[in-house]
Amino acid sequence: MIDVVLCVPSCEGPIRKALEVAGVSPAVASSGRLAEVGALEPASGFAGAVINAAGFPFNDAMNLCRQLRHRTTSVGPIILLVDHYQLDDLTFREDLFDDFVVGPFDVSELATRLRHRLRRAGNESVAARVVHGDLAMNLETYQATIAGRVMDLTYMEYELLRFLATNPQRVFTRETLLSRVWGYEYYGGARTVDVHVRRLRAKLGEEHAHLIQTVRSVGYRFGVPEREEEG
Amino acid sequence: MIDVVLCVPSCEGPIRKALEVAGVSPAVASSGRLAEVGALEPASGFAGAVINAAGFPFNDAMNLCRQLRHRTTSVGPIILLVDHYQLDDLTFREDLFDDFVVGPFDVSELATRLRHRLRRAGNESVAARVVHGDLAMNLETYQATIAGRVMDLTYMEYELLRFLATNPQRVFTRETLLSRVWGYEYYGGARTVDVHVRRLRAKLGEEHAHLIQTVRSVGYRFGVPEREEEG
DNA sequence: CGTTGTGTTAACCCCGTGTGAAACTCGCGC
DNA sequence: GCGCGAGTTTCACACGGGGTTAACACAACG
Repeated sequence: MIDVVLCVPSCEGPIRKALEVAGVSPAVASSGRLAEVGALEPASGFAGAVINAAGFPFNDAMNLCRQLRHRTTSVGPIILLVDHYQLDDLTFREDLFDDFVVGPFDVSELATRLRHRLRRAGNESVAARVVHGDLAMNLETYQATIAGRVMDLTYMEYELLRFLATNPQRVFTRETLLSRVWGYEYYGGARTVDVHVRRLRAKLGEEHAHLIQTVRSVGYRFGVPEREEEG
Repeated sequence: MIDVVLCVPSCEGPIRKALEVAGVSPAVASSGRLAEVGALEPASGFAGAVINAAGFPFNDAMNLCRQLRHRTTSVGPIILLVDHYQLDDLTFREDLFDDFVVGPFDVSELATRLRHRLRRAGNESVAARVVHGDLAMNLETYQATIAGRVMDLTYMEYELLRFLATNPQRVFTRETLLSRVWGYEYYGGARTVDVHVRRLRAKLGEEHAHLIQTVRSVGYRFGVPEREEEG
């Protein structure tokens, strides 16, 4: 499950990018009303909040922080985005937020602060992932799960599945797969790919084996088969 | 009485200015040696520490942080000053510092962060222990116990286990471990890691040896291969 | 000088990987 | 339907590289 971070009032440019880098996904509340926030909240709650105090009236931002802090369910760390001239306004409001970034917002700094506060809040699961349907691959733990079940993949199996899953629906020839997954200067038989696909299908289980489809005389493709639209 | 903040390795320009604005006085330790730090310490202890990681070898800065955290008397919040290119190096070291500022250092931002952390210092305590399943590590006494039994770990063993245990489930390559645990400029064979892992596993005992898992052709990981998710 | 901690070297071993061949399936023409 | 060939799946096996392990070298420290 990917952690969801509340974003107010928007999530664009470097902010979105930083969330990606930090391995969390945004839930955007444009108004910042508590009702809107509540509607966006996933069952597991928010992992944190990024509030762009430079993006709407400063007092509204402060009020939102206060309200978030008073909620029964925690939102995790609150990170404030402010302009330089707003720095003084933060004094005596230290309890309302956990960290802040001064604009213009730098992607790496924002991402680092996000990670820092999330991990310090005891959140271990901040990690880059590839998720596609029932398949989830955690790139930092090298663990892959299908429908919640852990698959015990070997190195090459993992790399192949990761490549396919990060490019769903696209068909790759065996030669392409060999060069992209195994390496450019790799020189080996094309049957190698077949065998690895077979092993992957076996570990995916009968139910999910079809996630890797054979495209006859072309190659392989990852994803659920797109049904031709009828009509 | 004015709070004293430890400054390493110097306190000039915007840094001094920011301390003034924040209303604290500096104690400058130019070398960053623990002995020097101790000599500077007032009876009431330090209120916090500002460490300019851009001002001396990064690894020394990290070691200093670690040592400060291990002291029996608290130093309060640790604020790191870093260059932009050092941001990535902060990852996986979230427990060693409480906040950071990216150069070029801005007086108001630095002052605001100082105030913020000093004021929040009371309610946010750094976990002095790492606990994971049967493993418990006391960061102050350098003692580690597994299932209640005290393990007699050497320095490197302790540091390696601590690093792995504070980042459970995550896979680290030998190179990463060498740079993060041993140090940046460390240049040694990758087998070194293997051997230390082996010694750790031996001391963990047969029953718990599996806490450090080998991920073939990738590296090592700490934790039980539990299924993730669930939240 | 023993002791203890740390890093290196090299032998050993095992598992992941690639390969060839057999079995099988699909598409096509008759 | 039948036969055929190209393409794919499946299997068993050999090899090599990566991991484990023990023994050694060496520095630090008393």
